[in-house]
Amino acid sequence: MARAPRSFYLLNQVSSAVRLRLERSLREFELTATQYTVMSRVKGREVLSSARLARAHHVSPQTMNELIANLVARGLLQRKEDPDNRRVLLVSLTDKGRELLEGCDRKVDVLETEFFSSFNTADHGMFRKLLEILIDDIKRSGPD
Amino acid sequence: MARAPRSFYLLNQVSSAVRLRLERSLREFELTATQYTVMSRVKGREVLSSARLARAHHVSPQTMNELIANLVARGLLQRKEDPDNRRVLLVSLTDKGRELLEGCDRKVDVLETEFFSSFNTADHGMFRKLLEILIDDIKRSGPD
DNA sequence: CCTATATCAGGTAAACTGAGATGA
DNA sequence: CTCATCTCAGTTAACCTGATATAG
Repeated sequence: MARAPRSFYLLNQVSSAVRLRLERSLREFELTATQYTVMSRVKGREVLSSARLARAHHVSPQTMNELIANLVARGLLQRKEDPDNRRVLLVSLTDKGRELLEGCDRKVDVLETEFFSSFNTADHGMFRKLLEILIDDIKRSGPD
Repeated sequence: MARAPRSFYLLNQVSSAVRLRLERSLREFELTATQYTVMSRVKGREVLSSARLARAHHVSPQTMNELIANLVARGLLQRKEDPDNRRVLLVSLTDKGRELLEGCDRKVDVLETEFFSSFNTADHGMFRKLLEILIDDIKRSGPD
C-alpha cells in the first residue's frame, strides 16, 4: 500500500509537462518559455520598467535586465526613457515582437485546448477557480 | 475589460510560487528542489538506475548522471553495480541521505499544509482529482 | 543622504548536444 | 552488430550575489 503522492508532486508533474510542451511549441519561434512569459507580460501592461517586471516575475533585477537585453538585441522589445524619470527605461513590444507574439499565442491557444481536453467545462472552471484561490492566498500571505 | 488569464498562466503562478517556497525551505539542508525531487524518487523505488531516473524525470541521462554524481559526492546517495548487469549502476539512499531526506520531508509537509490552508477538504480533494486526470492524460497521450 | 533603477562582473545549478567506451 | 548505459567535454539560459553609477 503506497502512500498517496504529495499534492506538490502532482502539481509539479503537471506543470513540468506544460513547461516541456511549451518549450517544444515555442522552439520554432526561437523563444524560450521564460522569454514568452516576459513578452506576454509586456504586452499586457503596454509599458513598464525592467525593475517592475523583475518584481512581477519574482526574479532579481539583474536577471530581468539580462533577459530583456537579449530580446532587445533581437529586435523584439524596445526600451526608452520614461519622460517622467530619466533613470527609468520603459519596455515595450516592437512591431516585430508583437507579430511574433501573436504567432506564439495562436499556437499556445491550441496547445492549451489540447492539454485540458480531458476536462469538461465544469472541471476546467473548477480547476481555474481553485488555482485562483491559491494565487489570492499567495498574494496575501507572501508576495515576496 | 481585460481578457481572462490563460489557465497555463494561472498554473505557472502557482507552481512557481511552490518552487520558490520549496527552494527556500530546503536551503537549510543545502538541497535544491531538483535534488530533493530526485532523492524522493530514489526513496520511493528503493533501487534503480540513473537511466531509469532520467526517463522518469524527463531529462537526458547526462543531466541525471551529473545530478546523481553530485549527491554521491556528498554522501547522500550511493551507486553499486547491478549483479544482473554490470553495466548498470543502481542508485540508493545512504543512511545519511535517508536521514537528511526525512528532515526535509517533515519540513515540506508543513509547507504543503500551509500552502493549501485556504482549501477546505472538498477543494483539496477536487484539486488532486483534477491534477490526476491531467497526469493520466499526459501519460496516455505523450509520455516522451 | 537615501532609495530605486540600471548595469558590470562573476558564479552556479540544471538543462542541452555530441562523442565515446563497454557490457548484455 | 546493436542497443542501453554510463561518462567526458563543451554549451546554454536562467537564475544568483556583490559592487557601482546615477536620478529623484
